[in-house]
Amino acid sequence: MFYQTYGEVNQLGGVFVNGRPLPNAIRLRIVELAQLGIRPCDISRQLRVSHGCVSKILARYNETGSILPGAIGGSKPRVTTPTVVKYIREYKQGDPGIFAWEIRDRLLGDAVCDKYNVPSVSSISRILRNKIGNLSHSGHYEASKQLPSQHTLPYNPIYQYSYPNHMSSAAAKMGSATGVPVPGVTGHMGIHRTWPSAHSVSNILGLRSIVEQAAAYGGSEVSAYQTKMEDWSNVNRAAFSSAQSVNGIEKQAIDPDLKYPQPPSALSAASSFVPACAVGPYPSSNQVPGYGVYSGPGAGYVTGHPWQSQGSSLSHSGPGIGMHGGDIHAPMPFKHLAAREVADRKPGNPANKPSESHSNPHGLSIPASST
DNA sequence: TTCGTTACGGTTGAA
DNA sequence: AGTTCAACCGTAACG
Repeated sequence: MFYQTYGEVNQLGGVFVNGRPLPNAIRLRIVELAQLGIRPCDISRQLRVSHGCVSKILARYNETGSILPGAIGGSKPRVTTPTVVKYIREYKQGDPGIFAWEIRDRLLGDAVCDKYNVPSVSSISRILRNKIGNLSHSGHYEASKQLPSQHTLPYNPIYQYSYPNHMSSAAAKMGSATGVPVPGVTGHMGIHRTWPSAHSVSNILGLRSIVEQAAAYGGSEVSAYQTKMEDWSNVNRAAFSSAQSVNGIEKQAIDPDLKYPQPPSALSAASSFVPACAVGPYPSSNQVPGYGVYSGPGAGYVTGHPWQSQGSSLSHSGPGIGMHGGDIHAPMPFKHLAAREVADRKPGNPANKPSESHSNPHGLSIPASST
């Protein structure tokens, strides 16, 4: 149970837990470094994360503005919510001869559903058969009385997958109902699963700064890394509902990273590399310490791990690596502008004017000075 | 050399 | 309580 048996070592020497997301701190580092103009390949080497993973995280960040992993596990929210069933029932009652596809059209037409969550014809047929079939015989009264107390809120067009009460309560309980997780609590940051596209971006520009993300999970990050495995599931689940809309977008957060015990030093190291890293010195955290892959032998992953040593060379004089970072103002283009152009430019290249304090697209202040 | 893509083995959580 | 299923994960390898 308490064995620090978690984690495997990849080809780059980095520690990872198969099947589990990288720690948020590392995810954050990836994005930060990318915004500083460091090439993905260098980030990969420096952080010892496979380039595929770096690529994926950066791509997702570009797309969603979130560094957070997607929601793991769970099931796709059912489209045949009570409300939908109710409407179907009503349609059927109103027109017993109605076809499933007509019902489907009406669900769309009446904005009960949208194209993403409208039940399939077969689903409607099944509903008609299993849930409403009897009603066609047993009468309308049942329909009318059967759902009297049910919420008749129009089904949210986008899978809101609102977690019933515990969601909000949990979030409130954790003090993160506002979407600004309380440090030390559990800033669960995950892309709330929104089907069909968990990565759809609705408001990138309105994203909270990455700093907030960092702060949010930063607080949880360290603590998370020190969370005992046995607590992972509990924490993870409990926190699943917390920290909604961390990014200021519809995505809600989960906390995938609680499972990665990571010593604060990891963040410190990281912070040394990018001073403005929101994940500063962390309180020892509220988590059970000393567990996990990133703390044990994996401690090297963050402490002894070349983030420092390697990072230093990289950050200051890494060959071909423009550590000066560029002006990054656009929300997404860091990859294209910073990562590509900036990275390709040798330090000192006038074309890329370094600024003392970079304010990244997301408001992440990355002072290049204090490095 | 770099990086996007994908198979793979794994974890997770709702049903 | 245990299983199933479908989501996600990061790595490794390919091109």
